[in-house]
Amino acid sequence: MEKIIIRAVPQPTLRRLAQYHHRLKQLEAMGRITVSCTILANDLKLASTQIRKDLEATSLTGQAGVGFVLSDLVHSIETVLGWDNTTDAVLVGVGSLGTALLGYERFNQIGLNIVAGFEIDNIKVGQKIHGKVILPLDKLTNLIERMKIKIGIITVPAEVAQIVTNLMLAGGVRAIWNFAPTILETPPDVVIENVSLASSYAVLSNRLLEATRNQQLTGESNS
Amino acid sequence: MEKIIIRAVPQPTLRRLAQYHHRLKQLEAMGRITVSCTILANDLKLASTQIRKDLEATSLTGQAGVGFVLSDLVHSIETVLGWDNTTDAVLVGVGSLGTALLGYERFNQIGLNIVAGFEIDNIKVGQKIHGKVILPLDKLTNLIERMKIKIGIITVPAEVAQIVTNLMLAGGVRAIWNFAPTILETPPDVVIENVSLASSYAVLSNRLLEATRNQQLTGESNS
DNA sequence: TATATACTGTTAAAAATATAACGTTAATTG
DNA sequence: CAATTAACGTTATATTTTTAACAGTATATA
Repeated sequence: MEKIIIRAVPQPTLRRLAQYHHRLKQLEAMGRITVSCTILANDLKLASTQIRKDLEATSLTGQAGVGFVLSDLVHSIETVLGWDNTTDAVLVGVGSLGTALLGYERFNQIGLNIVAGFEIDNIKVGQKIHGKVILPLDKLTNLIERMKIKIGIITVPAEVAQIVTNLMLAGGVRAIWNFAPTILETPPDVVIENVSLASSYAVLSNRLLEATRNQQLTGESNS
Repeated sequence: MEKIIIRAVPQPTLRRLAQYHHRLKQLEAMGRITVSCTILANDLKLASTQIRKDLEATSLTGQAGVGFVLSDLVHSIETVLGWDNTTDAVLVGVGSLGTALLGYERFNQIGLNIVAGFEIDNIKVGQKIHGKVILPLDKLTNLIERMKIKIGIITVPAEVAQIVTNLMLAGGVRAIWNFAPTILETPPDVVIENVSLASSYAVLSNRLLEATRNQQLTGESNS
């Protein structure tokens, strides 16, 4: 009996697939029918070999001398990423970041639909922000359960992130997109994706420091 | 003559250093004096060996049997990340994301100071948002030059991101923190850090898909 | 004061990821 | 219609990153 090993798609590849998807949609809108890894590589400043490797994850196969059929490729990437069907999500914490996410239009294009925002702050409850209703926190668990919501987005301060997490888990959420700078306590089978602005800035800041240092050593030899 | 090779700190390490920094500040606030990799590892759900490796980047050395002096460690990490002195930055695009960033309080703690926001939309110009002045776009290049600003933050739609980039470069910006979903054309010595919500969501979404699939194969064996 | 424990730093091995090399196929052009 | 070019997939190699193994040092404890 043959053993088929389905290995997880590497995280870096997933991140790049999202990038490819975005660019491919643009090219599609520009009327292109096919696309080659070389072209994508140029557009995105990546190595074409890397793109080929990545596209292995979509069991799609391009045609030598031609490339890939654009629409097929878009669909295959969406299948891998789970973007082919719209997924509902709830968001908790309608501060400035939460508000920004509620209004982020690109979520449509990647199959994410935030059905409602939640807040403890009673002033915001009942309002509509970017067309989304804001509900009180005590309705969170119940709504998740009733609507079978699988994804929770956390944009509350770190201090209350765990409380919110627990409410989400009680409702049956299977994945949490966490924007709070804290490590959440969750069962092992729940998917967590942490987003940290500080981490991103750390890279920028360090690279800038290094670049400045190199420049001082090399170029600027003014007495 | 001895050759000292200073190699760049790996990007994953930089991202984790930011995490360590955050946690260490918390522990400091709680009154701790020293800290061991083991404790950090527990708190952050990482392997202690990894933390040790990462901390090599701070040329700091801990004491066997004790650990690291907390305040020293915080300082060393800040030195590596370039967070020991406050760096000024400008932000262009005061939409909902830009607004959120203008009000992000944690930037203080990591040495980032946004001196002003910029907008084309005249309605917003002149206002103060989260205490920051909003200036018209045509003052951007000049202000960067005058204040010797090194970092530009881009939170405009993808279509105008390149234009804004050019204005920033003209002023002498050395690093760009880009939140627009597009690849910016820049000289090779300018540091670019792209932030992509879609990429982050791609990971979450794919992992959720896989988890669901595994669960259906394993656990739920209902007829 | 010996012994156990909690740490570190370093070196080595393993795993993951990215890059290169190569043989092949389709379209284009002279 | 041959030759060139643009593209692919696959396999192999190199690099990066993570994990493990281990020897050594400080503190605490019996």
